[in-house]
Amino acid sequence: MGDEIAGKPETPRRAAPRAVPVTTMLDIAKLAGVSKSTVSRILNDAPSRVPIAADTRERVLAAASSVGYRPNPLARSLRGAPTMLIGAVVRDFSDPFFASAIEALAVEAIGHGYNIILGHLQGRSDQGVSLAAVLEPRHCDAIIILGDIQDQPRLLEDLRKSPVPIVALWQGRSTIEFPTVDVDDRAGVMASLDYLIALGHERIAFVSAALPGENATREQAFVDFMTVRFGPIPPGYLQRVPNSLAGGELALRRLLELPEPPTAIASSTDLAAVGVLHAVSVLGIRVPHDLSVVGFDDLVQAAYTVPALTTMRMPVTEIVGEGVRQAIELARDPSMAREPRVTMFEPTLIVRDSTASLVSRVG
Amino acid sequence: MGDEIAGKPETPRRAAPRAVPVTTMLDIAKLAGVSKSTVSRILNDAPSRVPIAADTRERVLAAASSVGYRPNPLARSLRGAPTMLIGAVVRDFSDPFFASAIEALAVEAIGHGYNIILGHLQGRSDQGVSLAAVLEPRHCDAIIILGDIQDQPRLLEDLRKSPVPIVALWQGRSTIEFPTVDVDDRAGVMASLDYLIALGHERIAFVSAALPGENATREQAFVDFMTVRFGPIPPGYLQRVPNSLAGGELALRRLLELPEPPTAIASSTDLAAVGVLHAVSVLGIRVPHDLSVVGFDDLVQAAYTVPALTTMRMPVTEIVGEGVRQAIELARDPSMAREPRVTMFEPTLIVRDSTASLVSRVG
DNA sequence: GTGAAAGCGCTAACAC
DNA sequence: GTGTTAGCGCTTTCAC
Repeated sequence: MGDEIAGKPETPRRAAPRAVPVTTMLDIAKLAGVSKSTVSRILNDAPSRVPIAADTRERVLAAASSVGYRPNPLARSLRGAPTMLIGAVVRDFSDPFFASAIEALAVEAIGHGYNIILGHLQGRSDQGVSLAAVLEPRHCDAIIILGDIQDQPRLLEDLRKSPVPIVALWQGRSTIEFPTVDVDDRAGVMASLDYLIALGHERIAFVSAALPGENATREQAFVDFMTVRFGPIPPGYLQRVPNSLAGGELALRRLLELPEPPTAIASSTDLAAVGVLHAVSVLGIRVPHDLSVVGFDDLVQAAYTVPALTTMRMPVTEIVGEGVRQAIELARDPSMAREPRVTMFEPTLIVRDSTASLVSRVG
Repeated sequence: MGDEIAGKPETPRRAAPRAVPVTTMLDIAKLAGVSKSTVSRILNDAPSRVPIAADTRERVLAAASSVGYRPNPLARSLRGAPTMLIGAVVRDFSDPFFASAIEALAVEAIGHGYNIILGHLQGRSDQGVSLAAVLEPRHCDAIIILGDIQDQPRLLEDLRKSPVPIVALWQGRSTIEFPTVDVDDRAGVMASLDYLIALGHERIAFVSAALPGENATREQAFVDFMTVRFGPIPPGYLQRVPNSLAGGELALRRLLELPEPPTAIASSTDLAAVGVLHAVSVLGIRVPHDLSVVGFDDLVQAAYTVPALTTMRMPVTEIVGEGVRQAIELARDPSMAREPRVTMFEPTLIVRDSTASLVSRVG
């Protein structure tokens, strides 16, 4: 496989002619009448072991700023300096949840002096996507994976043998092969069910919005919890649909066709829950009067649905912050880069207007 | 200013010890018993001017794939090869419109073999943000600006003298200094007003959602069009609010306090329009029966509001695609990199359920 | 047909 | 205190 060796086939090898000539250390050196090394030492504030004459420093700094010198990060990195770039492998931007995660990622990274390079699977579901097709690993000091990519064995294999440290976020119950930061999905689902039960609901259905990879923790939590509490899940009370607004809509239609429709719906994502709310209005059902709905994620728009959505808040900032922190730490000291471990954060219940007591509607 | 010269102060200069040793061309050369240059020629499919013995080629290719060789892009770029990286300067991710633009950008770029580096202003509104604080220009073959950044003179100045070509998207009526791709804002607003008027509306208000920069094209289009059509804008019929869900909510409340509230609202963004719809439900007004609402952008969620939002579809894919195309072209041949010009795309009206004929509610 | 050597811009031993 | 030199990994003359 030729392109495996020579890199992306379309990569041009020749430089475009620079419109603006760039100044190098040599220019400064000549200007100040010193050598490159002296310039380097001064501009990098070399360790005190190497003292510099005050007037030399002056001259060099003056020369540097007079030509507007900026060091070439490529040259530095070629010598082993970090690129200050973190790769983000994300499988689906169109999911607003991941869009907000990317936002948090960029903000967090810039706060640490890093930038994010976006690697996107662009919905490619063939098994053969390689890491290099998505992201140039050599550009990055570390790579952060957002979401589960178990269905991409090739990519996963490439990541395993990648020379740069990997940190994974939101892996659900996928096998943990890398340092991982996640939310406590089980606790979240149980909290939302607990809340619905406290409101008097027993006929609680679950909309399990399928993320592309294997990501069934939330669904399993529902099954486990409800089985213990009320016995076997009634037929149809577990709706598996695509994770989209349309998916939520579909789930609701199916649930309403049941002989005994639920009085409450918990959804594994806000996206599907918003779809449910939209479908509700079309079908003439009143939320929360006839039906309570709980989401999971707390998307920005969850506060602005009609009615505003009760949901589990995902600690996105905390998770992304921890992920970036770990990624940077491993980039600096890769000794523990391959130690699988999980750092967990807890979701919190946000009560809004899409849930109500079952009793109150009688009274 | 020392950090202006030496780069980001927190940039570590020492390399982290590589966990996995990386193979270079020299390794392959030794393995195949040839020189570096031969390896380079073979792996790069050197021009036919330099013929290579068939068996040498075999041996080298075998050696290369046996060690899983991948060329070091940093070394290539140091010699002038493109980095295959495009910088994206975006002022506000939290705006779902820009989030979707970023998505399109990443998909488009990867389709061309490029990756996107995210530079984010993270809401910094101080005037002093430099380009280097946001993005390392030397990493990029080109930079794409998303949205107006007129309020960042320092950044703008840095971009002007940046050695890499710049392409700007969605600049509204800001001064055009770079090749620019935009939507025809005036045509969009006029189309939505035309539509409302065709439905019989005359008392039409405008929610002007303030984007961070100067971006008043849509507002101006409303004023011009309505003034010609119906004379001066009634007091209060032009509501300037922040571009957020809360902004839309605020605008609606104010409009309803007017002695003669409008029968229709056009909004300069879907985000604000969704805020309007949310507020509507709380205030007990019926859309579209009592009030028609038109948005602008066609966010994904616009199809799932209650009721579904009539809006102007923004040709995001087309605009981003053209922007990336131009950026790559200029990266390859920067001769026209500083020629200001505008490429326009037309928005299209998407009729959904938030608008109705004024007459029909009488009948 | 292939190798040797220079050099992209930078940093770090090692001189002096 | 400062200059010289080597080398990061790669491409590209120029020799032979």
